[in-house]
Amino acid sequence: MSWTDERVELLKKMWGEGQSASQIAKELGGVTRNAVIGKVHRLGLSNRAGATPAAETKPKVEAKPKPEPKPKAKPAAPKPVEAAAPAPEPKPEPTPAPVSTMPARKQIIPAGQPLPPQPSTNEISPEALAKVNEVEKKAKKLTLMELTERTCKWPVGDPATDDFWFCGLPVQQGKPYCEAHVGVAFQPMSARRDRRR
DNA sequence: CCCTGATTCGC
DNA sequence: GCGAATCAGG
Repeated sequence: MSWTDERVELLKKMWGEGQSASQIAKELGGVTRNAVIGKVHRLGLSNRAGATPAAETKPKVEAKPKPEPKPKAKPAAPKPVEAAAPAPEPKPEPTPAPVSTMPARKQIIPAGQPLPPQPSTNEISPEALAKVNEVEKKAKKLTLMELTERTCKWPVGDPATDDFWFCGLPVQQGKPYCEAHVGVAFQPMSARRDRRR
């Protein structure tokens, strides 16, 4: 594969959007993330402008045994990091049912802000729920930044509280959640359709 | 171990 | 110009 205009365009676009090199490489196909990074540098658009997505962009311009001084004078671009949607990619999800299954054992007073509508836990198979509660015990409890493409992104707890984290267990192939959470997130389109219409 | 980007350097 | 190998780090 070569860097055709289109491919470069996509590269620029995605890089601008904060997509990681590996994601871009995956998208483009036929190239590795190294190729992408190499190209990015050659194109001179190393420094990402925009926002710090879920990936990483750290000022780790540290000392490296490099005999070549680099005239790297670039205007510092202050950017308000928006703490918004963690998902840079809109992924179609059948029945996203991120339910914070909070055992009533903790009466935390939420910050009092409107939480996203949370589908009731009914309509979900008891087995699945049991499984979830089971799993949440050994969840890795990752923070937003620690999520990757293969860590379960199931939110647990109240975001307004310290008692909030993401499952973090290995996701099911292609899904954003681990097996257990996929079970409650993706309903078979009708856990029990209105038999008879 | 998973991942990230950065650099080097032979091609 | 290209990108694998390597490096540095989370």
